[in-house]
Amino acid sequence: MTRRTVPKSEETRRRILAAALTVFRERGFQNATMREIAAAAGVAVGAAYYYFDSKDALVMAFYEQAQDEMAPELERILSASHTIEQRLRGIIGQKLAYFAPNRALVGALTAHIDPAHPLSPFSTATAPIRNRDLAFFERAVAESKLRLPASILPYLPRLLWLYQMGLVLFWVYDCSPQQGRTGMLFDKTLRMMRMAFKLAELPPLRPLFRPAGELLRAIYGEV
Amino acid sequence: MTRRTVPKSEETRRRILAAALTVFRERGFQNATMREIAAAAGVAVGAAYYYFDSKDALVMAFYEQAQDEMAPELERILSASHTIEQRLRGIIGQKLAYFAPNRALVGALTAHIDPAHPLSPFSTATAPIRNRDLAFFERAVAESKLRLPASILPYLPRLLWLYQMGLVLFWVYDCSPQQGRTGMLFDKTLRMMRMAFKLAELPPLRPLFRPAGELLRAIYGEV
DNA sequence: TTATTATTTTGAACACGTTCAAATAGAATG
DNA sequence: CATTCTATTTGAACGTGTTCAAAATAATAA
Repeated sequence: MTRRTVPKSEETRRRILAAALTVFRERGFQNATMREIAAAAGVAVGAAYYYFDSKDALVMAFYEQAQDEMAPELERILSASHTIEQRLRGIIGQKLAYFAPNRALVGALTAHIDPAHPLSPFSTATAPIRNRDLAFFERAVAESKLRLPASILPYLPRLLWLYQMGLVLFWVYDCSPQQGRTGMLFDKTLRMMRMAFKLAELPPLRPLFRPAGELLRAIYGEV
Repeated sequence: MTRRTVPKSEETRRRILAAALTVFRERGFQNATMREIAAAAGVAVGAAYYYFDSKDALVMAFYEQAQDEMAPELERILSASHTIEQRLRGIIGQKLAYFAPNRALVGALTAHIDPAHPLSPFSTATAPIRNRDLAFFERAVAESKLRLPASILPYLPRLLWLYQMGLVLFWVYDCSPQQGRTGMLFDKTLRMMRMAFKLAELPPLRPLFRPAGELLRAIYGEV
């Protein structure tokens, strides 16, 4: 893992990460080599590996940094909005806006689906990062008055997190001008979600609740 | 790409593929090296690359072979069942059963999400393979009498294909004994699907149709 | 200060996927 | 048959991510 102790070395770490991001932006993640990155940071290759476990780890460090930098704005969004729709629009919109200049780089992050891979968004290694992200969805749900059966509501934050992941994935590979298709997808799915929440309060949808709850329990486990 | 001309070289190709699958099974896809594979096939590394573009291409060849071998059974399933539920259960169930001995290897196939990557299930390079797979879902839908609005029905085969992809992905990384959780997921989602199709015929769900149709058009494009 | 220990830095070396010029075998042609 | 052309096969070499023993530097103890 990354070792941070004295602020002295912290500066080197920062320099390497900054150099990496520059090279990634200029040449793309795949084309960028660790030798280039090290050279750009003015150190030997070994030094890069002293601070970062792997080339991918550099991208992960970028994401951690992003999380730190976005947190205040996400807080603001949470307190400024009150419906779940507004909040989702705000949170996810903010992330897309923040990552826009490094859209391709985010692709390197979402590239690993295997939960066994340390850099997968589903791995135990990334659990802290994921949970921090999840917490925003938990608050977005908790503090808005949603009427949903108890067998489903507890899973909602995780479902919304997954929704976000899917949307980001679509966005990363969306080659339409200005990623306009993602915009449409975002808009229309939010609208459908609002309708679904409304419909869920009507009797005809009741029969879906039980199997839906069971399904979620099967996927995520108890509680 | 792979060059097949005279039946003579076809045998070599087959031998290399067979050797690759053996080595993959014995040592895992990642740990297996092209040098090992070539040695196991009794040829030089270069020969392996003469017949296959890359290490991943070997896995793709395995999938193509699987598609060929499964086709008759899928045909049989289509003609033996008539409800969409039975057909999905049959088709997807058959695939899981077929791939079971090489479950880990399928992981190497589903590892690339990037549609630009030639081996991604979403790439243009794999379009023929994908379309062949899609055709079964098209027939499964067409020949069963489903009552769905015209704005949604055309997308159903693609949605079901995606459902299959998701299920297979879950299965690949399902470490529960005997992949029991996938079994539950499969069962419960099919049941929910049946209910959803039924509910879709009732008036209260109508308001979801229009936005749903628009959403699908936004994702997949016209028609 | 000097000696000792811990941290940081180096760059050659390794393993692997992949490439490619050259060698070989096979087919076609005269 | 010899010759030319094509298909196959070879294995050394390249570029890359990564490792690691050794060197350099900083921190601490004596």
